Amino acid sequence: MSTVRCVLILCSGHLILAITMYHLCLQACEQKKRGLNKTLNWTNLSLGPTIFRSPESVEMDEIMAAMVLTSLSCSPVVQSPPQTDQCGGGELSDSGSSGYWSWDHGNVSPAPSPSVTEADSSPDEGLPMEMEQSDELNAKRPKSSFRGVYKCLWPNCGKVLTSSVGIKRHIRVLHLGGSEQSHREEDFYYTKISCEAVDTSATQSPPRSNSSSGPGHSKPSTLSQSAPSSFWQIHSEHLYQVCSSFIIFLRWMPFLSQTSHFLQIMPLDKPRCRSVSVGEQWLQQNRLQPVSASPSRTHCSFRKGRSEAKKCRKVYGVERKDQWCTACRWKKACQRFPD
DNA sequence: CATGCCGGGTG
DNA sequence: CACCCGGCATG
Ligand SMILES: [Zn+2]
Repeated sequence: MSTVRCVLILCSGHLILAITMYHLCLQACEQKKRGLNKTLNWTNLSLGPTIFRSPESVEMDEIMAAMVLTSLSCSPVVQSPPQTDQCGGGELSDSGSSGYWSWDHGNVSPAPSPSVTEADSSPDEGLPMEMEQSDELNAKRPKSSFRGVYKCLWPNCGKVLTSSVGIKRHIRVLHLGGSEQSHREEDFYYTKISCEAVDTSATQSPPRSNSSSGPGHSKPSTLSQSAPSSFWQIHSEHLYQVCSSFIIFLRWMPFLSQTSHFLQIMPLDKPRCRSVSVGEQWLQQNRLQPVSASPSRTHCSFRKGRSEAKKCRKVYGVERKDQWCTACRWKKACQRFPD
């Protein structure tokens, strides 16, 4: 009974996320298309009224809990669309029709499109605890005395290991295709689970980030729900699962701080448990400054402000237009004096 | 206002 | 494609 309910909630949670992501992508594309703003402005993306802004926070609470549970148990079967064609690459990389004046597209999303058929179940060296789909609600409790475990977020792989190096290796070898010294790509495919039981929030053992994972917010007591982007932390894994390439795509986006805004918009209930994708921690520490809590109207779009470099127009003047580079003559981006 | 250039034309 | 230009963003 409860299991069934939980599963349902899980599904709905993922569905909601999927829809949300889709929604956001669409809007992003729309913005770009409409030329409302030459750069994507995540702050303006509105989540459908049905989703996160909904007043039924009780539902959200349940979903949150369910999501957290997911991270502790098996990962649900979410066939993330192989290419997420709607959003991401297609629109942002300028459809490549002209190719000449476009952005230099290319490795916008090096996401290793997760093969759905991938089956794990290979005996990994790590800790033997292998969560099974069957009765996770009860099964997972006993082992929870660990300070932190690392869970693989790859679809259909719920591998749980105790060491970060172990999980990284697991991901690199099994999912990322062995070699590929991808720059810390593995970080995005596992999460650190630093609390054990949902309902023991009161007597929580110190999360105590051990070893490599960024100490970030290692608050010993009840959850740092003050964290600027806790939503992101809570959901990162699921975002990945829903639209895996999207996170990668976010990583490469030049306007990452916008992303943080957009993530902050979403209201959140106090999380009972943190499961932070280590990759996100890393991302936050490296890319996102604390983001003073006022996104306000400071509309700091990342449109390339006019560069100092003088272009043909300024150099030669309008009267000697024939000396301009062709691009300048066509009112395109200058080639002779590129940025 | 001047400048840079994106997006969308036209031949 | 080459070529042009409206219109927007920015300084
Ligand atoms: Zn030029």
